[in-house]
Amino acid sequence: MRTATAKRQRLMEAAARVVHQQGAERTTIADIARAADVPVGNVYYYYKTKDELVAAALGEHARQLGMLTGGLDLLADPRERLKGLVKAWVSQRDVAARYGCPTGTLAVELDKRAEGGLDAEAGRVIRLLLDWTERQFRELGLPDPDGLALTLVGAYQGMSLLANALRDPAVMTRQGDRLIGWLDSLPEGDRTPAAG
Amino acid sequence: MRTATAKRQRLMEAAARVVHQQGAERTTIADIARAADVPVGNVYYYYKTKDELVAAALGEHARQLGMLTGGLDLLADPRERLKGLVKAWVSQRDVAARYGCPTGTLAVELDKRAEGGLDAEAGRVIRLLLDWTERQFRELGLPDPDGLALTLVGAYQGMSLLANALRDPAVMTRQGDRLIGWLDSLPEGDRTPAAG
Amino acid sequence: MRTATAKRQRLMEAAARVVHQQGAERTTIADIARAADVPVGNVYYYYKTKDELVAAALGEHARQLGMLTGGLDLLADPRERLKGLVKAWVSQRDVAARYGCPTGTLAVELDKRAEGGLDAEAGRVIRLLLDWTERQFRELGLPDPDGLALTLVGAYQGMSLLANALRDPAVMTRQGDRLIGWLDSLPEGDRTPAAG
Amino acid sequence: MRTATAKRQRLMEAAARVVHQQGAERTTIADIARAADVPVGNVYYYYKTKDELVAAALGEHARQLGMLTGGLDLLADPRERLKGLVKAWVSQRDVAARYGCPTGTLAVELDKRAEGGLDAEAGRVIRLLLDWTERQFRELGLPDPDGLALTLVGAYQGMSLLANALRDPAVMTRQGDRLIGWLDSLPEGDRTPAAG
DNA sequence: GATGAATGAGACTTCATTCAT
DNA sequence: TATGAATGAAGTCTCATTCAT
Repeated sequence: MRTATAKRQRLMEAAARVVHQQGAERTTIADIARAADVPVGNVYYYYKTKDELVAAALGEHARQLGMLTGGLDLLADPRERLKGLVKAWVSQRDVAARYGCPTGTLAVELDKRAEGGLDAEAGRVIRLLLDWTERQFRELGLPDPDGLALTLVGAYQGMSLLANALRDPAVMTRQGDRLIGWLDSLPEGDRTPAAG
Repeated sequence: MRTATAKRQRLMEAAARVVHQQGAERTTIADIARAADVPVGNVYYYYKTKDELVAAALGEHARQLGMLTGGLDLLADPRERLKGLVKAWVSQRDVAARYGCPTGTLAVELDKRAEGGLDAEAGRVIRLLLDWTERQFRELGLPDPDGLALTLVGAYQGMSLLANALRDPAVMTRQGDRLIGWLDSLPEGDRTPAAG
Repeated sequence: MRTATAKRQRLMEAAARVVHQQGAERTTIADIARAADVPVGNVYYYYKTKDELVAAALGEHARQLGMLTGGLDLLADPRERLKGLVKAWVSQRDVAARYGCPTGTLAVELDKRAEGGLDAEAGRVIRLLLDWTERQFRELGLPDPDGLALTLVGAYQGMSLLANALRDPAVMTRQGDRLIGWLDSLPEGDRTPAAG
Repeated sequence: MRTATAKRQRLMEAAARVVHQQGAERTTIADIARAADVPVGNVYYYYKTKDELVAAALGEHARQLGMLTGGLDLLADPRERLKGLVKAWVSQRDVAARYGCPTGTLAVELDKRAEGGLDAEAGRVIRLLLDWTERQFRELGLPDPDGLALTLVGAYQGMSLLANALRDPAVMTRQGDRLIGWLDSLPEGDRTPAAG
């Protein structure tokens, strides 16, 4: 029991890591098996296809995202939560400059697929982030919270992509600062929760 | 000669198109050959490796970008040029929602590569766009023109990625409107060209 | 003990059924284990190799054949016994049209094998049927009883194969009627049992 | 052209031969490639899947059957044609005793498949033989010509299977003689061709 | 005896690249 | 130049069998 679950976990984490670094297409089952220290043939006991492993990698990223937002939820002020999110992004600047945003880059790859049902999976994880972000803007009482969420998350995806393409972590820092300033500049909205 | 050049051209265009739609890894030489109506064996006369074909696809995207900015340069007002750029992006909303930004998605794929020298190629094309954009902001006399360029191009990459991941062209429209508003809100800076 | 024997039995029956339906090569140990509701790892306690399981399936078919002929032996007239055999075949027409004769189709598959000793096993089961049939013809006092047995059993194998290949149970009915007619047309031979 | 066609031919013949000897499931692409003296990777240039190769093997058997019946058609008397068919079968007795009827055994294997569309293919080849046979009986003016065809072809499949299962070519000879006698015993029917 | 997990050989298939005309 | 054909190195996946509790 323990062992089985542990190995599944190891495989999932290894898949998340290696796929982030090499991309889904260039990553072989053998790569993941090696990274997880599991014999190749045994991988299929836990995940029946490579696609299932990629889905698991995506799930792992969703889990990590959940841990991040879960921690931020402890902050009282929604604005502080959003600023905390931006700071977390910036703290990952070196990884972003080398490999991009794990979910965003995976979305790019998977969206090219016509078949397999995996092509919409990454979108779902991104929507989790959008939804959480929108919730913060709504709590701030700002108008068009989902538009603001698109803007913030879009900015993150854009700066990650540029940092990656230019191989320059400073892009993350500079744009992160700008986003912090933007969040600070937003007015305090009407906090009265929408009736119904 | 003419024929040969024409075939090169056809292959380049086909590569740009097919690679944009399927991604570099999932695209086979045969796919491109078929799209260009060139026999498989003949491809190698024009491009010695698949990487060269991908580079050619990138070059084609750079060419198309050049045509776009070239057209915009005819406008007198830099602010109008930038707004024209945004409008051009939005006009491509359906393609973006399906396949993302050609250069951005290619950058994501190629940046995962450790070897081959192709990993930095996409960054160069993106820099062309950044440079042109920065030039407009500078001409407007605004401070930190390269930061502004990062912001504008980043926003484009971000909204393309989100539109693609969510399969929703409306993301392009909404964020495009926001960018137009932002550009309009920017103050008229000091137009005195930097002495240098 | 009881339990163990019961499991052996379940496995044998499951093997007979699944191998008949899917063929020996396409049937996996896991298929049989699932059909017998036995954990995969446990199968090997009862049958050391897959070949042993296939042999067991063959044994099960032999057992069922024995039950059939055993019942027919209760009939006083050998001719009636043979007609009963044919009727039993025809009653299985739907199964035959879908999967063929269990023993015959298994013989076809196993006979292709050069090694393992299993290649002659199916022949032995078929010989059981031939021997019983020959005995009936002999009891009828007919000349060349083993030739007649070959004819009858061959007709059965042939009509099963055709019914299966054409996916048409009517083949069994039509040819069954013909065989009944043939059996009825055979003269009453000299019943004096062969001395020695 | 010549080369390509020749290799396709070689592969088809090799597939027919090896699949007959080893069975479709136990035959690997490598086996066929080796038998045809073609590099494994090259096989796929001619046949996109293993199933296509098996279908080609079946086609080869159909072709050989066509050559046989084509030759027999030169005989004036339909009864002689049928007797010629039986004699041809008997002449193959050693192959039949070792590997069975090529088409019949392939039908047995393929009929176990639920998917792929190959499961009905062998039935089609067998029907070719049935149709030709039925035509002869009809020309003889006999009633129920398709029932007679089922009987004759069924007898062939049955005796091939028994000869194979018992590893005894004599089964072919004995049953062949019986069939010849049966054909000779059939009355000369009404030769008036059916109006219509 | 019972069982989930482990293992490794081997099968099918794809594809970038090269070759022979 | 042009082209169908050739080649071989991977990669994904399956499965009989074995192992460790």
